[in-house]
Amino acid sequence: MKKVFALVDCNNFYASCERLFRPELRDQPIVVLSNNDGCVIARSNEAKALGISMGAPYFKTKDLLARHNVHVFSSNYALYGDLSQRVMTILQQMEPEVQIYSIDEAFVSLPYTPGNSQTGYASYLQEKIWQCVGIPVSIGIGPTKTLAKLAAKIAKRDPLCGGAFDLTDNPWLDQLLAAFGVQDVWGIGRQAARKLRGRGIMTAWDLRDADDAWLRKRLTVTGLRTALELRGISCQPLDNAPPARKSIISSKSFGRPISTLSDMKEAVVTYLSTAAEKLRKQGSAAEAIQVFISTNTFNPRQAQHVQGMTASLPGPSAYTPHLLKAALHCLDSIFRPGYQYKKAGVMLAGIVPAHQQQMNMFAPLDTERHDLMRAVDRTNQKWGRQTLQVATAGFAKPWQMAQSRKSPAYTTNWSELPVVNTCP
DNA sequence: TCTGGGGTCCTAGGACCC
DNA sequence: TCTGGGGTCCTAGGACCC
Repeated sequence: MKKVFALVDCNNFYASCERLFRPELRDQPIVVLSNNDGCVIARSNEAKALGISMGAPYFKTKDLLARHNVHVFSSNYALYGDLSQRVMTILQQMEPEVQIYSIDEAFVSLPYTPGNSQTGYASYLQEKIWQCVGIPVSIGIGPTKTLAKLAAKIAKRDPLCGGAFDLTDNPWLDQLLAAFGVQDVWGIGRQAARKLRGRGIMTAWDLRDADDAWLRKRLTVTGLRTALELRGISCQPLDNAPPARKSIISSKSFGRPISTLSDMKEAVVTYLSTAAEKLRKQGSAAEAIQVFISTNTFNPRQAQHVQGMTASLPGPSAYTPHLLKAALHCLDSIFRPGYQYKKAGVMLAGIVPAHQQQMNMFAPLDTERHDLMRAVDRTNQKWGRQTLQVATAGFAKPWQMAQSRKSPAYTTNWSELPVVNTCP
């Protein structure tokens, strides 16, 4: 049976999450900040209307926000992650083929019925998610993922659509494509858009009909695929069982600069523990680990040091102390006293399934260690992050990121549940 | 004073082999 | 003096995404 793609996209997701437990903020402008309250990463429609731009540094836009009484939140990933999971669960209960694409988007495969728009069914999905989770979504439908993404933009932009739009068999397709600039097409970033415009390819409509050989040569196969998808030829199938991650990164800026090796060790060990937990969660082991540290590269008056180092493990491992040893070895080699470091990170690479590990005669068997790690992960899942941790991760962690305006973890922490006052 | 974090895919070019 | 051709594998870096 022929299928079409539906893209389900949560509207202003982080802002909608914050609003969910603060109904008095409905119709109020809201922004959500990145880690360390660095810059604006989500805006409610009201905040967008005020001209607050995406990615704007907080310190530069603070006055504007205050002037318009914008409600400002630090990012609360425990909340967003949990609500995202609830939305995805609804979709998976209703449809057999769902690809979770990001924290706030999913592709769903729907059966195609000629001459019949799918928007009615889309509205039903929307209603269901609103009713069960309380998050508003827009839905775009098309014969390819790229067209579904464009349809979702139309659904969001035009209030007359009621939040759902179908580009399949749409008689106005050419006109609609001509109304989008190439940079609005999924997969066309700044560089590609520049090249395209240089050749006079200005709109999605131009891109669809561009020369294949030229696209292949200048924008590689990915650019060619995008054009084919605009023609309705699907090049990106729905993937409802995404493979395990090939690399896992944990990195963060610090709340205040770090200048001593002992503080830096705490940070690296903390980040490594997070990455290792993710590694075990997907049932994998890593063969290599990379550690990188960096001063504040935005500050031109400061002495800069940016360096990374990769170490191979004797065999693939998911055992935190083994990974730790390699990570600290890297850190000892790259750390230089006398710099004000602002950021560090850990990347696990060479990821293989834990049960297919190549045996290594010099590496010990991991059964007991596996049990130990499982106990640690379960404890932390039940009682909260860092309930059990390696002592070198530190306790006070004065370098930890600043989040001065974080809302409670309403749905994932017993002590932060919302309180309902039943009598005055 | 203050500028996020975590991924994927693709290509070019070097190392190495026969 | 002259100095092949073809293949694989790996890595770094660019571009893009949310």
